[in-house]
Amino acid sequence: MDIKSKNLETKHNKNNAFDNFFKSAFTVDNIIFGFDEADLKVLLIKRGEVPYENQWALPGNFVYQDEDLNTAAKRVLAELTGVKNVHLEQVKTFGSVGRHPFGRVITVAYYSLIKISDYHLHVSSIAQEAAWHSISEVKGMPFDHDEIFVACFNRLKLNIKRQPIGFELLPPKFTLTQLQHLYEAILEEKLDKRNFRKKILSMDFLIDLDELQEGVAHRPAKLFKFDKERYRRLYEEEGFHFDVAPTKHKKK
Amino acid sequence: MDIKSKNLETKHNKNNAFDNFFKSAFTVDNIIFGFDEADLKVLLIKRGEVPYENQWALPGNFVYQDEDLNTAAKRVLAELTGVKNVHLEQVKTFGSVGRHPFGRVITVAYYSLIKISDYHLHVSSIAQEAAWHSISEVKGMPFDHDEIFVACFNRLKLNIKRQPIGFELLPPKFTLTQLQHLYEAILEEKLDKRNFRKKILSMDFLIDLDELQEGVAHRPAKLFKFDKERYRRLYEEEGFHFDVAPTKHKKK
DNA sequence: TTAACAAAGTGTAAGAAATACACTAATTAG
DNA sequence: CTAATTAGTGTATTTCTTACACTTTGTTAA
Repeated sequence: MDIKSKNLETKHNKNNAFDNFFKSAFTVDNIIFGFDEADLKVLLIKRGEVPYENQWALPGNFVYQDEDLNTAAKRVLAELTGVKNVHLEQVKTFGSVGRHPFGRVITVAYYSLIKISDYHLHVSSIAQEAAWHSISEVKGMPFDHDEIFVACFNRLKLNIKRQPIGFELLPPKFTLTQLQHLYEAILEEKLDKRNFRKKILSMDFLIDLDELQEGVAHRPAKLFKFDKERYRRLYEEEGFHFDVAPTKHKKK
Repeated sequence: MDIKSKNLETKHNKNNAFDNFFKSAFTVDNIIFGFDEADLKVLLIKRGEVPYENQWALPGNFVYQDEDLNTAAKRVLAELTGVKNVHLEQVKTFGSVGRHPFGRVITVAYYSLIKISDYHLHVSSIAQEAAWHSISEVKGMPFDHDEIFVACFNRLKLNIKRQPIGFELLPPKFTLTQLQHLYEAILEEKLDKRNFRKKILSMDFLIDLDELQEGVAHRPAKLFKFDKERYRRLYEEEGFHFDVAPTKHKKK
């Protein structure tokens, strides 16, 4: 079974591979997750360009020729949202031939997490508008953006169980209930309050600030913060496993 | 903090994004894992082209302009090794500006698993040679291939704990010891024999064939096969968790 | 001032899973 | 028939996960 692909030989039997330029648009798309007490949100822009002008889509942009992928993702994110220094993870590359109606576009999808309250949204010239959308409303985006979203959301669901990334979405001081709601929003499952608390506290990287929530019309909750240093010391080597079963209450 | 990036506007304020071609080479690289009773191996080719002519490197190749990424990865794999219909997973895209001395090359890394004994290696014109290398010997590859290898190997380590992919590396009939050695090779940890067997058998997707190993100079082991159907029925929804602690024997 | 409301906070028993650990059984080779 | 080699097996202990409901603390409004 010897290899005799003409294509292969045509493409490769040259000393300089750069005789063959791959002409296409190369982009990054970002899924930017935010959280606002109750709902997990995604930052979308209203496109100001064809194709799909006026539709809500993922904020993405071209990669420059002399720019690393991660740099491009960070730059695009910063340009479109003003957000810098965030956790940014490459998830998957989408390159189907037909994914863009104007030609071949290959895009590397990244996701990041930001505190909604830390940033004001700024609209760049390529977009008409930028806004947070509840994750339940993001179906029907142009291109294969729905698929990209699902891939990134699934990655987030995986990562939340091994890495302390949830705290990126909350204010520096937060209550355990806020944290639980965040986990529930990401995992799309209700969790048992006592089990959640037992587990998360047993990990020993939350610090009880001995402060109370203010301005709520009920018993105020204690505030906690995430101790990055302690996390590193305890889990840098091994990682952790956050596994709390979804509630199955009321099965009598 | 309004967005005023010149670059952004230059690149984007045109109705057709394809005024801007991204000129670069676009490739896929494959990490092909194999296993031969004792060692986990990776399939490398000896490059027949500059740069790095004569060095062992990952088998990779150009993506055609009208070809999906997955298709390209499968084609390249088939062309270079004759292997078809394998589990193929996209791992990560590498696109550092300086990763190829001749210019910008962006590569999507895939890994796959094959049974070494099922395939004979065939050398294509772009390579001088193709051969299996023990994973301990693959350091020092050209480009950023070491980094690509590590990324794929880590992904494999993750996946082996959630998916029944190990069986792709073994003959259809195998012994539990072979399977354990495979897990140990991938995880780079010794496992306790009894715990390993208890766990893997409790998953209930191995079928005892009531046959014995032949041609060994010791007590022959029973042969098992993997039951894909049963696996699907039991785990399709939820996935599984294979977690067997590494042996910590002799801590007296 | 007090009653109604809302969410915070808390403990335990039962079951499941993970771990540590060492000897006997079956076969071949010499 | 003995030595060598690997296969095969069970249990007690510990750790983790799960299920589950009432009391506490504060605010608001009558």
